[in-house]
This record gives sequence, C-alpha cells and structure tokens, in this order.
Amino acid sequence: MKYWLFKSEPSCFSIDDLAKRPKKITGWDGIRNYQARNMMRDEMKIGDQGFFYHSSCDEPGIVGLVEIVKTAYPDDTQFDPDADHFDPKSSPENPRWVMVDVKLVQKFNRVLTLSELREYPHLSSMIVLRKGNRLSITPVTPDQFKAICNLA
DNA sequence: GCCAACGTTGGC
DNA sequence: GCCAACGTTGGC
Repeated sequence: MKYWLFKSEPSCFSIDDLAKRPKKITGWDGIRNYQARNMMRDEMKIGDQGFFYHSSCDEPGIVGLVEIVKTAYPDDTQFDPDADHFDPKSSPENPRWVMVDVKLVQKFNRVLTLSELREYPHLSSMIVLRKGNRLSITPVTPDQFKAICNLA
C-alpha cells in the first residue's frame, strides 16, 4: 500500500465538490504531466490512500483524505476538442493520458496549512513542501502519512 | 501581480 | 542531443 498527495485548485475542484459527487467518487482527470501520469499508471493501486490538497487559494494545505477505488484508465477529456485539457496529439487508439478514480474517505475538521506543515522538521522532506514544487501528484512516505493523520 | 522553478517545445 | 525560449504552476 502506497500513499499519495493530490493537488487541486479549489476554485476548479474542491474537497466539497468531491463530497457532493455520487458515492463521493471522482475521476482524477486533467493530469498532463508525465511524472504524475506515470505514478498513476504504474504505481497506484486500489486501496492506496492520498491526501487532498488545495493549491492556489487563500489557505493552501491538506484538507482531507481519499482512497483509490479504480486503477488507471484513459482520461476522456484528452479526446474532447472543447475540453480544457484536450490533447490533439493523443488518440483513443493510443491514449497518452490516464486517470484514476478516488473516493472521499474523510474531510478533515480543519485545514492543515502549508505554513503549519513547514513547522514540523520530520515533514520537511515532503515533496509538496519543497520550494518550486509543481508536481500535482506526489508520493508520501508511510511516516509522513501517519504524522499528518495525527495532526488532523 | 510578481517571480522562482521547472517542464516542454522546437530550431539547430 | 543541446539549449534557449516559452508557458505554467503556485506561494507569497
């Protein structure tokens, strides 16, 4: 079992939006970065858990917990010319981008803000805390995962 | 709105 | 295959 962190801009898709979805499940579409895609495609398994992270907003930070309920499959939005994430170089015969399905496990009672997370030396190796980090999906170690769950 | 970081593109 | 230019991300 592995642990992850999923970034999303709440103005685009927030944890409350996820809570309103049928069965609290959504396809994590729109990922157009090869590193992130490879992690979804090659490493994510059903039952893996991940943090839901709000980025580019008033209070960036971890807001809840999700679980992977479906492994990687083609992301439909890449074939749709009207979609934001349309990729003209991709085709249904040879899809370039994939998504996984995640289910909301729990919305935390409070936001674990970036500034709070930075206060803990044992979390300083988290990729999401690194300066200049732009990866929208990052791996989390079991120790980091436990420590953060204990803060929530 | 600024700007650092960094992924991608494309000319050579 | 190199690398400059460009675009995007995302905290502040």
